[in-house]
Amino acid sequence: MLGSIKLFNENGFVNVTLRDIAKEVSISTGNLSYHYKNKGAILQAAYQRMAQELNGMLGAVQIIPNFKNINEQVLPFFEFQVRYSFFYVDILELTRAYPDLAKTYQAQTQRFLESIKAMIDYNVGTGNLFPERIPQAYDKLAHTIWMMMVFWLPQQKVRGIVQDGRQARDTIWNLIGPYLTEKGRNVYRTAIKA
Amino acid sequence: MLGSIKLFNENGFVNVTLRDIAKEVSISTGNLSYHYKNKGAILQAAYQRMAQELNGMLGAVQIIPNFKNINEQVLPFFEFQVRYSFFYVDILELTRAYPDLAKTYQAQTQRFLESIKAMIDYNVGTGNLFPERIPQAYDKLAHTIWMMMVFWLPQQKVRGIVQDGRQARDTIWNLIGPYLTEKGRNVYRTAIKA
DNA sequence: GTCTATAGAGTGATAGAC
DNA sequence: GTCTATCACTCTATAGAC
Repeated sequence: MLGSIKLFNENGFVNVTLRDIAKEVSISTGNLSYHYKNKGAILQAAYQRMAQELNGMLGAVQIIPNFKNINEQVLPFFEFQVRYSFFYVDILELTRAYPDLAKTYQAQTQRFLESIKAMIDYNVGTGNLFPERIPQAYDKLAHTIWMMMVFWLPQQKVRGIVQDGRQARDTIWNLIGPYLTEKGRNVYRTAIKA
Repeated sequence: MLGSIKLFNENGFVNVTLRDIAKEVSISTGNLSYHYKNKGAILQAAYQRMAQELNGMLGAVQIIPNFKNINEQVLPFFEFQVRYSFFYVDILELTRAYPDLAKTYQAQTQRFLESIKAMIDYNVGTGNLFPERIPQAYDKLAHTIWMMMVFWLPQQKVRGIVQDGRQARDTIWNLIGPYLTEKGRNVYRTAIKA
């Protein structure tokens, strides 16, 4: 499984053959097919591994979504994204070819969006963010943040540049900046110092 | 050419065979191969058509990048994106398989980013946007806007939803909102009214 | 369970007649 | 220029021996 994820990350899902995977893990293709019904089953297993890890990360930050905890989970998320880059890079290709995967991921996405929105609401509650002034402004902000997180790696690959995860983090905080209260700015400053 | 773009949009580049294209435009595959050296050449031609159209749009708004002109070009851009959805949906796959295309598109991207930044600077100059208070805040904002524009269609496809281009436009304006001066808010209100 | 060998279905691209 | 026919190759998945 780790062998196939490695190859998917390096060459892209469609460019990895069953022969490649078998060779990588030092078994025959026949043997590989014995353990996984077809290529889709291998992908499914890789995705399950990934989804489990992601849920763990989301869960950790949801307990107390203050700036400090959020900030500490952002970098691990981008490292996670690199470890499963095959998915984020080929996400359109994969969801088109495997409708079941698409459905599962859509549900995952919904939870992700809602947890971002919950983090915003929590920090409005603590007085770190201004109450919503323009209707739906925070829904749009949550949507933007989600897009930045999910498509950060793709944009990097497309532009052919290598960026530190911290640049992603700073760009996202920059979106939140204008909504910080005086108290929020202080909390933010101490949160990112650590 | 339009026939191949249609098929690429519907099924994705990798899922369209030379036979499919030949059938779509009612010629033989042999004939198709006579006119285009290989599949990459067909893609190249499709991309050139697309790039030309995009440059026209960027040029139109660059002349006077006030809110009215920007706002009027945003919706056409998202319609353009639908017309060439094969590119935006398969962008990672395509740039990986065709390094020449990747290079060309990276230059295109650079121009796109710079023109967004120029629009921001222009509106700081007219007093519609506050001068930059936090260093690089506007570079990050430009980057975010670019990502929203380029990955809007992909995020729609991944989530399996259909959205109006106006939602994309509103989400982008929502990013700019916090930086509007009093004057800028008035200009914006009259600009979007038309 | 693991292997080798191969079936079976495609694909991109070319050869050669017209 | 346009066609038909086909080459050469690749891939997934299976059959059958061990």
